[in-house]
Amino acid sequence: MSQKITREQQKLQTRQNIINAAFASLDATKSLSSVSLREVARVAGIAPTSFYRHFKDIDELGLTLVDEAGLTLRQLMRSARRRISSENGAISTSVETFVEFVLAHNNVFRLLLREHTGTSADFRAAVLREIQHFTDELTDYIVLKEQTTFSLAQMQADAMVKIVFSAGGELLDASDVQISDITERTKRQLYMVHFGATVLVNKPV
Amino acid sequence: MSQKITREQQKLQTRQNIINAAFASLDATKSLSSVSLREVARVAGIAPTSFYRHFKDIDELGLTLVDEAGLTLRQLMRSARRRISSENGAISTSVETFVEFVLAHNNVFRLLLREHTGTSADFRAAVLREIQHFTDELTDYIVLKEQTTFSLAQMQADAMVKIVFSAGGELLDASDVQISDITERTKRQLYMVHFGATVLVNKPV
DNA sequence: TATTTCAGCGTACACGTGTAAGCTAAACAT
DNA sequence: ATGTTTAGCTTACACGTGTACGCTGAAATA
Repeated sequence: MSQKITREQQKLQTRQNIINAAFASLDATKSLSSVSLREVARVAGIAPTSFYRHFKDIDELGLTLVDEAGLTLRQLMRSARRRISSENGAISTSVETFVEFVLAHNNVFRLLLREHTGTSADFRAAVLREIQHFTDELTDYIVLKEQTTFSLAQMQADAMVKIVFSAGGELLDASDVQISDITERTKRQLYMVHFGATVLVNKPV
Repeated sequence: MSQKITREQQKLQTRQNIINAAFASLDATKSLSSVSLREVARVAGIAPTSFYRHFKDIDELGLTLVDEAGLTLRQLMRSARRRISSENGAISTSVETFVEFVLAHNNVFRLLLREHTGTSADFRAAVLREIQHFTDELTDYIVLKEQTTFSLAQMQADAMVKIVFSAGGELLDASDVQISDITERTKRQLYMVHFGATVLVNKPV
């Protein structure tokens, strides 16, 4: 009955346990740098020193977490793009998808937001890379769909991402009634940027 | 020759030394929660335990720092408003003033930005209060100067503040050549929001 | 079956932390 | 002049941290 488990599988399992333990430890009061090796090991159910069998550093674990968060974010972007239709416009669909993401994976988004302005230059760089992905793909989409220049599309995308990510931060502490307010406000702010960009195309400053 | 120094003055001086020491300790790698009482005391030139003669907690010191940062920010806002003229528009003047502020007081702005998404709910609330001031005064200005509704002015101000603060974060790690890029881009993004808001007034969604 | 590999463990160390307790000396009030 | 207040000090403690070292037992290999 008992499944045969190879040593390699067991190691992968333990590694995943460590990652899960780290994510579980990341509540509203903890940042990556304040997650201690010992605490992670405790939650993962291994001895502190065994941690080093899987990660060189606590920092290496942190970068792994940021990467996993970025992966989730990239999956979100794809699903959002798939959901855009004629009746539900790009802005509406994107914002709603993003809000769902933040609410469903608030630990993951909090990680990105916190380390974006955090104390580790490496973590900040890692997060910036993910945000850049986000912005780049949005830029491509705008260039494709709108009558605009590349640099204007870049500025538009950059502004939109800044607004959306900031709104995401507000969502983390928001009550239920605030959530729909934030969602609606964010949509309209993106409309502002969109319309404003259109004006700038025809009447460049 | 030597000035007579009262005990009360001396205490105030020491308190200021502590505050200065804390600000000096706040480089790119430290957050408020990672500033230790002992380190602050060391830099301030007092014994660790003497700290308690001036602050109940290390947290009380942190809140004091956020307040001081907010005060500086409020002063900035006033000076920016004073500088707005017919040849240099509100957006241009505001952005340039803000950039100067971030570059001149980068430790102060970093503090605000970092604690905005930090681990302490109290600090986050304190920073939010300051940002709210910023947004409120901008909203008032927009209502005063533009033909718009209050709620639309609110959304516009909120979007602008989000863009400007995010840009401020980029400035902290930016090289000299990037600084003017960011400044110019931010201005145009604010123009987008401004023009877009104008469109929304005339053609409400 | 005999040998090698290695994930995980227990022990131990030095370090920085917050803070409690009691003392000193100088500024103040009387 | 005398007594009180108090800013700052020294000493001491318990705690959590990262991590170096050597061991064990089981899986993998030959």
